[in-house]
Amino acid sequence: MLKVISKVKKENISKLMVSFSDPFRLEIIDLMMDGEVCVCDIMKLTKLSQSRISYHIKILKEAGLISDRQEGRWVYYSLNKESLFLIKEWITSLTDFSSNRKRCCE
Amino acid sequence: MLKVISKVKKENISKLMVSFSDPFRLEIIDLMMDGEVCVCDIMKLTKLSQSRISYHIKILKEAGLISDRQEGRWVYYSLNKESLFLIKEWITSLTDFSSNRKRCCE
DNA sequence: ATTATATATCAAAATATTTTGATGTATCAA
DNA sequence: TTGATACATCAAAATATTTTGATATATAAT
Repeated sequence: MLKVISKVKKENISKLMVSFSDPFRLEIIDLMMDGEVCVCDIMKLTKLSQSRISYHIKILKEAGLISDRQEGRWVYYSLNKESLFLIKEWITSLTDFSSNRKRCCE
Repeated sequence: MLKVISKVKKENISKLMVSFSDPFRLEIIDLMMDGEVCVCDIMKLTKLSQSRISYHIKILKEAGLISDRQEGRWVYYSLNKESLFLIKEWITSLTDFSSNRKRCCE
């Protein structure tokens, strides 16, 4: 349906956007801007419960927005540059839209 | 909370992201890339019901993503460049994140 | 004036997402 | 090998969003 992006990409974009649509996820994303974080870091910094954080992490991961790396008992999460570029590209295509005035219902 | 953007902007971003998080809204946004559309255009092109479209339009409008212009019985909606640039700016700031490795829980 | 059209709004129902608390699994330390 | 830690998963409850159908409002045409 979306003209500017392929159908495959559309689903990616949609999931990515959903992953951005929760304020707690935005906070978690923000924390990741300083580098990798583990769930325990997020717990300390946000005061959210462990399972609640795991739930949001899962959403972010399934959207492809973050990657994980296990080291012993810890799992480190970090932002995924490719996904961010995909979104940026999409937003850029949106900003190039036409500003035509139309007569309605033609 | 978010370091990269001011608190005022954070709420904007959050609302904008929510407005992007629904597949039907993405379709409506896509239609607006060719220029202004009215609800009746969207009805024809998407087969969504009128009140359903009005509902999604409202979400987009309250997020500041679209503007409206009335002309007689018709209301024309179009994308709001400023909002799109705000998002682009935010995404760009995200892509500049640090890739530091950390030791957990320090 | 009356009727038709375009859109908005509303309340209820349907559906989806999020939160919570409990339990499970893997790793490490003693 | 026992206990503690880090995290994941699950089902139920809580909450939020979306859809539907009905009604409202404003404009325009007859």
